[in-house]
Amino acid sequence: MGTKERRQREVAEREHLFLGKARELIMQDGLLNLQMAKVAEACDYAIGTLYQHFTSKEDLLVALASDKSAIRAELFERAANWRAPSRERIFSVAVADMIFARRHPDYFRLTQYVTTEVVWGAASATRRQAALEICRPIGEAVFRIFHDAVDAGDLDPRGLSVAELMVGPWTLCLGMHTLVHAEGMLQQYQVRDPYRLLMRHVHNLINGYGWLPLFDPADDVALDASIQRICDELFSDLCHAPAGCTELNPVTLRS
Amino acid sequence: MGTKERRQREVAEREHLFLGKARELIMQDGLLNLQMAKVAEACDYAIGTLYQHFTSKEDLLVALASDKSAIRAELFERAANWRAPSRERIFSVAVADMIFARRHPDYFRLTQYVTTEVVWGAASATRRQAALEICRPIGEAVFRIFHDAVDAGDLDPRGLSVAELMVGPWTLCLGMHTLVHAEGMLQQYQVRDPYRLLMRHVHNLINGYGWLPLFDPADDVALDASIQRICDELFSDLCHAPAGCTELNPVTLRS
DNA sequence: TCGGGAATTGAATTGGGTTCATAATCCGCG
DNA sequence: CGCGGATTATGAACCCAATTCAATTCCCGA
Repeated sequence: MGTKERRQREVAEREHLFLGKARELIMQDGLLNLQMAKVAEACDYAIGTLYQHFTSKEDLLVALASDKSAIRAELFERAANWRAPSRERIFSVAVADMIFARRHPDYFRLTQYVTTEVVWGAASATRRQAALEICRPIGEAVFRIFHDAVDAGDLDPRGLSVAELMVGPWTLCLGMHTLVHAEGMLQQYQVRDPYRLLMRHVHNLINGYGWLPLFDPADDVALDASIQRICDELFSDLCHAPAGCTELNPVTLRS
Repeated sequence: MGTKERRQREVAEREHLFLGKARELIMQDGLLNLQMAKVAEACDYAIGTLYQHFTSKEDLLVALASDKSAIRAELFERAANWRAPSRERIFSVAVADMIFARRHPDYFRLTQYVTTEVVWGAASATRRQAALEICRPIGEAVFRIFHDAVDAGDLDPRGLSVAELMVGPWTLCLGMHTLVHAEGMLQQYQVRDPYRLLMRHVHNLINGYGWLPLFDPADDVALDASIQRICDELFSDLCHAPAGCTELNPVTLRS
């Protein structure tokens, strides 16, 4: 009986191995030059074995993206479960996304490629399903916060559904991630710190919603304090790197 | 002397032919199945000839996207050149983008693919340069409007540069285009009319900026009237299809 | 009409993703 | 412990479409 389970664990471990090496190879040679044969070779397995895990190269890439989506989802969950006023909770989601984007700068690049019709369509249906499943909690976390905000009277939906409301910040963040990865777009306009700018615009947008209490996005000190507080309370494991290793602190280092 | 020019015209015409057929083939078989040999064959040219125009398949795709970017730029120009209060001008840009997105539903799908590191990097440097050049007026049109708004006192930049300000609506639109093309994302949340929703959120955001005069995005009648007015004044050639052919009217038909 | 440079052609090459016949391994049973 | 069938691993061979380039054709000026 246990033999079947052991086997399953072995398969899962191997899948990890493949994904890890694939990620390494991508970092080394670029997404463009990823070769299935090299992944298999780097793991000391035959090509055929690799293909028992992933039905195609695209399938592997989708798996790679899903992997990281799970990490992202965990951060969003923390924000949604935070006991704090709704406005702070929703902002903490934005902060979570900023932290995630900085810690995993390749994620959105990969995701953009993977969600492309061409790649997405070449992955197996099972894999696609799994990818969506892994992302579900991300949307649900945000949904919950918006819902609570409406319930609490902090946010007047003014004729929109909760889902339609949350599309606003969603698209704002999504667009920024895309822009950040569009070669030379932001440099051209001398935008220095895109994610901090995103934080400001999130406040601008939800101020526009009339989400209470309003927050002045131009108040840099208050913005920093708010981000710092969220890092301390929710993401202290990610923001407070050991001394001499500050590069992950989203307040002191601005992308 | 004229013989060289004639030749150039012929080359340009052939390039058009190639791009047109490629577009046709993509519509027919999908981006996934586009084959260089089929493009050449459909145009009654040898494969080698096709490769004199486009150094690679990716190069052709970038050219295809640039082609449509020029159309988009033209719409943005109209908005920027409109003699109207700054707030109406900036909103007319959003309307332009909505109209464009509806008339060219495949554009953003293609663009998402093309701006992917993998594809972008496989196009020729010249082609990439040209693509950026074609997109420049898009950004500049928006920049001009923001600049005028600040000059006129309609918009207080509150410590941000004009470029940083314009990143807000930019990312909002970009994110929505991405979301619209993410298979099943919006349906899952029952968002019926994404681009109309985008119009509302643009107003929410720039209300958050304090861009005068403020506009109530919940006022559906006023929103419709405003969109209708912009269509009439700026895009009558695109919005007012002949009787019996209303599918392009952005007010009556909502995506 | 001729010569030579430019453009065109498409068969041949290339290269990497994918398959599948074969070999190895595993497992339960007598 | 050894056997037989099932399951899994292997990698050489296959396939397919992008790309190349040597041969050919075309074009123009002399």
